[in-house]
Formats: sequence, C-alpha cells, structure tokens
Amino acid sequence: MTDTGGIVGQIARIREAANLLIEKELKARSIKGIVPAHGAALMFLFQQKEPVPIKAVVERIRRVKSTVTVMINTLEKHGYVRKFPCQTDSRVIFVELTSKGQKLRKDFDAISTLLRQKIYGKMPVRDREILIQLLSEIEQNVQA
Amino acid sequence: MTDTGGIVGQIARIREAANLLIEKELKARSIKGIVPAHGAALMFLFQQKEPVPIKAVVERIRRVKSTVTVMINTLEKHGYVRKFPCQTDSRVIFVELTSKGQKLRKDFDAISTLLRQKIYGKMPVRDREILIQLLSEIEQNVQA
DNA sequence: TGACTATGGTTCGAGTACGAACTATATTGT
DNA sequence: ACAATATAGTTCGTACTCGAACCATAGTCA
Repeated sequence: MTDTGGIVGQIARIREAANLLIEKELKARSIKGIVPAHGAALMFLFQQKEPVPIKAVVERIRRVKSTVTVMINTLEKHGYVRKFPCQTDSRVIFVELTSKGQKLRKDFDAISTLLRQKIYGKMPVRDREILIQLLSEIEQNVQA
Repeated sequence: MTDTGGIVGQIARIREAANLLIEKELKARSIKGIVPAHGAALMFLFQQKEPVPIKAVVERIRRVKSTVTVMINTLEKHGYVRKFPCQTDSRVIFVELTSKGQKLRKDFDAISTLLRQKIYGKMPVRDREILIQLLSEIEQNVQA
C-alpha cells in the first residue's frame, strides 16, 4: 500500500472497509470467534459432503499450510470444526464442520449478499460488468 | 473475503498480488526489515521536514496507536527511524527518519512506479480513468 | 529389505493488527 | 491549587500470516 493516492491504496481501502463491514455483521449476529480471514476456509468446507484433509484446505484458500494449521485449530477451539486422523494414511488429518459450523452457512450467505448490495449500491448493471472486466484485467496483469 | 467468485475476492486477490510484488522488489533490492505495511508510514515520514509525534503517524496511516507503536519500534530496531521525547510536552514522542530511512525513498518511488506500470499494463488511459471512477464509487458505497 | 526422498502437519519466531487496560503527563474547571 | 478529565504512548492478550525447521509416515528404487 505504497501509493495512498493511487489505485493500490484505493483497492486496499475498499478491502478493509469490506472486512470491517463483515466484522460488524458477525458481531450483530453474535457470531463469536469468526473473522473475515475464515471466510474462504468456511466457504470451502460448506461445499464438502465428506471430511477433507487439511491439505485440501491449504490448496483452496491460498494460504500457507502453517497458517491453515493454526486457523483450523482456532476454528476447532471455538467448536466450528472437528479434526480426526485418517485411518489409511496416518500423516493426514481430516477436517469437517460441526453442526455449529454448519449453522454459519446461512449467515455467511446473508452477509455476502448484504456486502455485495452495499458495495454496488445503485451502480447500474452495465457499470458493474465493466468494473469486473477492468478488475480482471489488472488482476491478470499484476499476477503475471 | 467471503465470496471467492465475487468482486470482494477479486479485490482481495489484487491487493495480495500487489503486496507480493512489493515484497519481491524489496528483496531484489536487498532491503531488509521492510514490508508493504510500512509503506504508508514511510510515505508520510518522507513528506516531513521535521520530526513528528507518533500521534501524527497514527492519524495518517489509519492504524490503531498500539499498532503504530510496535511498527515504529520495529522500524527503529532496523535503523530506519529514530525516536526521542518532546521537551515541552513529555507525553509525546517524536519520530524521524534516519539517513538509512531517507535512502529508502528512491526505492519506494521506483517500486510504486513499477507497480503501477505492471498493474495497468497496456490498459488505455480512458479505461484507467473509468476504473478509478468506478472504484471511487464502490469505495464511497462500502464506507457509507 | 533398507536408504533416500516426498508428503502432510505442526511448531517456532517475527511481524501486522486490534481492543482493552495501564502509565504518565497535561489541561480544565471549580 | 486540586480534583477530574483528556491526551500520548506502551503493554498485554489473541489472532492472522509467513517462512524455516522439524516430525512422522509413505512411497520409491536399488
């Protein structure tokens, strides 16, 4: 976030404001122990029918495995997920949502929707499409 | 970062890629102990002719004072800034760049320019303006 | 089979980040 | 002048995040 005036600063500010809004909504719903950083992991777990290895989470959420280890532990400590070792390969540990974790789903969907509504406001659909398109372009550029 | 597919996820990814690029450039220049998060504080200090109270940094960089305290300490430990107490009001601590800190300026400007070039790539100026405009719009929306 | 390597997770150290509690010094109001 | 309050910074506890080192276990290959 080097250029306060530039586009990178702008993007950083938007992201922070979005996170703030998410935190506010979580608090409003009395959801304890969850922060925006958990979003990607929970989203991924919502989609799973079966327990998944921690490795699978690592691959999906673009975080280093040491980060995922402690994140899963935090989630476990708060009772949202459960961990247990794989029987056939004792190196792997499976994770799954508890019923308490499953219950987060509706709130997450609601918060996502709310966030999108708030962020776009009254922006016409045409402009939204243009914005997404231009963002895709710079996403490609910056990752290349 | 709840919606991986949505605009918030996209923005989060762009920001992360930008930070990665900054870190890569810092490493390429053998600059040690500096991370993207320091950017805003350094940028602010570059603009000052005189030492400034820590309070001033807090107000500028949108970080809580406890965060700034430790950040300044880290910067000090690495020799980029110096701290000393105010003579007239002994509650306040002044900060200023050391000569080592001053030397970062050119690198920061260079990295900022590089980042902007990379992020925009070959995008026409007209599109850049539209993008900034639309981002300003959602920045307003999300902060409201 | 037995050594070497690859893989899955955890641990550690350092840094960002926050909020709450705390210290010390100023300022204000009576 | 003194009590109450405001202000400036620090400290503490918790969590994310990374990279490096570390442990097991699994797989390979000679």
